[in-house]
Amino acid sequence: MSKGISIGELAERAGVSPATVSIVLNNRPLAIRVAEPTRERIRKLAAELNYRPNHLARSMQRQSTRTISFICGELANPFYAELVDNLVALADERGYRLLTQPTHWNLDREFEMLESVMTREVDGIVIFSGIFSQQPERARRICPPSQPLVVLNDPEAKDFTSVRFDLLSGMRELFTHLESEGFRNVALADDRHFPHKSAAYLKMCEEFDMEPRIFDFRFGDIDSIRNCAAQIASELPEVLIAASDQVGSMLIYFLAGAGVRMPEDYAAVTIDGTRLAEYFNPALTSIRQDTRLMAGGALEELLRKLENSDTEIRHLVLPTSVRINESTLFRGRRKELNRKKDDRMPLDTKPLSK
Amino acid sequence: MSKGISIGELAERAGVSPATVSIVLNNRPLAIRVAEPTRERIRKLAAELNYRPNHLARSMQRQSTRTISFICGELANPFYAELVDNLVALADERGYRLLTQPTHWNLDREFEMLESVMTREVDGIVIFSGIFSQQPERARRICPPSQPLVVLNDPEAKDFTSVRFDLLSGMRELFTHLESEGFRNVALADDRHFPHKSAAYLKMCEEFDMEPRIFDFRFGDIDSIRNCAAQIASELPEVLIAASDQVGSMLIYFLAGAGVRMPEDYAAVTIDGTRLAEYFNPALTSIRQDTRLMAGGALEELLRKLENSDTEIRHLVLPTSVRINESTLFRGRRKELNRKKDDRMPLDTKPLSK
DNA sequence: TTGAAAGCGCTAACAG
DNA sequence: CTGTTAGCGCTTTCAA
Repeated sequence: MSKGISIGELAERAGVSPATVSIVLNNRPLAIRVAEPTRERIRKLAAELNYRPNHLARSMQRQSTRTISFICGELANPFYAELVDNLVALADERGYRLLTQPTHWNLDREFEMLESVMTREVDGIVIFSGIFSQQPERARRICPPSQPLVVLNDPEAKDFTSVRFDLLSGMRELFTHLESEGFRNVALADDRHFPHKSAAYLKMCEEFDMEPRIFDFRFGDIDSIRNCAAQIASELPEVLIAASDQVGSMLIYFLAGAGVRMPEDYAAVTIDGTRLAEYFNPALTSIRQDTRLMAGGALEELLRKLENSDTEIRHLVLPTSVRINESTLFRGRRKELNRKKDDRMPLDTKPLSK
Repeated sequence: MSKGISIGELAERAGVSPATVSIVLNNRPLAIRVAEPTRERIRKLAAELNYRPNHLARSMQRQSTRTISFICGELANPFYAELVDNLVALADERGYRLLTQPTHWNLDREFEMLESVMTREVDGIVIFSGIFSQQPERARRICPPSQPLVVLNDPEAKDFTSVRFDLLSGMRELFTHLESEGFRNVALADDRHFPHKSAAYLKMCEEFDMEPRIFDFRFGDIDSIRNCAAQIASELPEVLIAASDQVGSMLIYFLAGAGVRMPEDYAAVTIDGTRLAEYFNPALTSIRQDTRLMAGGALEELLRKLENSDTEIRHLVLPTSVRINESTLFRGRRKELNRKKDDRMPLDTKPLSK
């Protein structure tokens, strides 16, 4: 009992063969040809004995686990956490489970996780990583482009279907807003882990004829973020754009430690726009990268490969937009902002079906 | 190639039997008895053909998937996200993978996920849920106590090994701090989803001879949180303790909308003490529930069952403690707080091995 | 209306 | 030193 009962034992007790049990419990077309009393007896016995089909055996037979792997950096970053919640919800609707694999950006671990599709452990992979542009040959060797794989935010991975955000649109919208608020001195704090943030920023500086200033920090290194904050404090731009909600909140924290306060002394903007930004104090203006959109796009593409064995390689580009909040409004205008209820980010992602 | 190569095909090309290949590639003791040139030939061919053992077949044979399931509400709540990061890292050290299953607190879904251990999909389960105290009979039917299962934060689940936090210690420490700062009017905002938070609060109110006041909201219902904030604004306690970092940040947001500001108008404390609280503006005093401690305890207990088939039921109780931050310090003292670098929460959880 | 047999890919025990 | 065989639990095809 502790180890569960097999279909063979169940069949024996029901006085039929394993095949019959399988057909009945799975409601296969042939089930109609099994006598009603037999069906009833099997079902009743299965419930009584708490029979559960062995998922491994079943997956092996059908050559599919109906599981998708999601490989990303870490969940403590709310952007990834939100993305996972959405992927799980959407995958569930399509009958798939999600195996989430945080790697802490350890390259070896990212490659190791990539293997899971080759070992048939999962049917497909969604991966948020730069390994395809950083080490293309190793990636291709471990996992040929024919594999069902969708790469997020790495447009250099030309061999694989990818989904990414177009930061230019959001950045342009942001600059328009900032300019209308009278800001001209706009800086960016970026680790250049993904190059398109800096690129979009520089482009907009040019377009709006502003002087660019990028403060660098090393990704995942808290001391470098602290140093970055010190540098920012000494130059103090009017507006600081942070590469992510998470880094933004840290910079604001360290700047406060240096006696520089937000929004009194400078305005802050973050990229991502998760709840962290929305419910910050004061709420942060952000370039929103909609995780539901990204989850939907990634899953759609992956399932197209999986279920229609469609091998076409596509590159989806998702729009970004600005959410204006208190952090970039001048004091007088802050009180005016009376956001309507429906504009608020919902507390939950859409409830799961069932 | 696209579908991968099997051990049989590999064996055929190497001119040996599947068994020999298996023994060599897994470095089984018998491998020493296989001639060196044969071993070399097999290894070389395996690399060339990019052979990967089928994980399903292997798991089926060894009757173990070396995968653990973690069932929780949602990852967008940073407490759970942090917990997952820690569980993944620790499980990895022990050679296990983690299958994370957010349920959005949907009861049916929680039960459904519980089945995964019965289907042998995973070797064991760590679950953060109240179903064992809420619907004990259904839970027991679906998953008998003999199953390898660890329940988090549900001490009513007497039949199962559990791991929970002792909020009393942290709450007492908090009240001591608050009293020393001169606060006497301390309220709690709680959804009573887990009853021990209110219980600890009430106990301390009694011990410190303060008047208790609990503001209720409905879990996962943003409008009720908004209403709760309105109620808080009208009564405005000196100190507000929020049931979680996440709800705390939301209440602070809504209170700001009502013109009540933190820390000027009231002091805020949250329970959890994740990065969200640490890097809030201003940093929030919190009762820290250390997720690494919880992850370690849960995994330890689960692996004890799994690897030593030790069936003893234990109830682990973890201490909580207070992190004092700017949010509960009076203005004059705020500047004094010059936290030492090593006290800061690390940016990353411990890096993964490998 | 049901059962028998083969096979999914791998490993362990036993034979040669 | 290496091969054969059986079996993990399930599904499917074919035969009765």
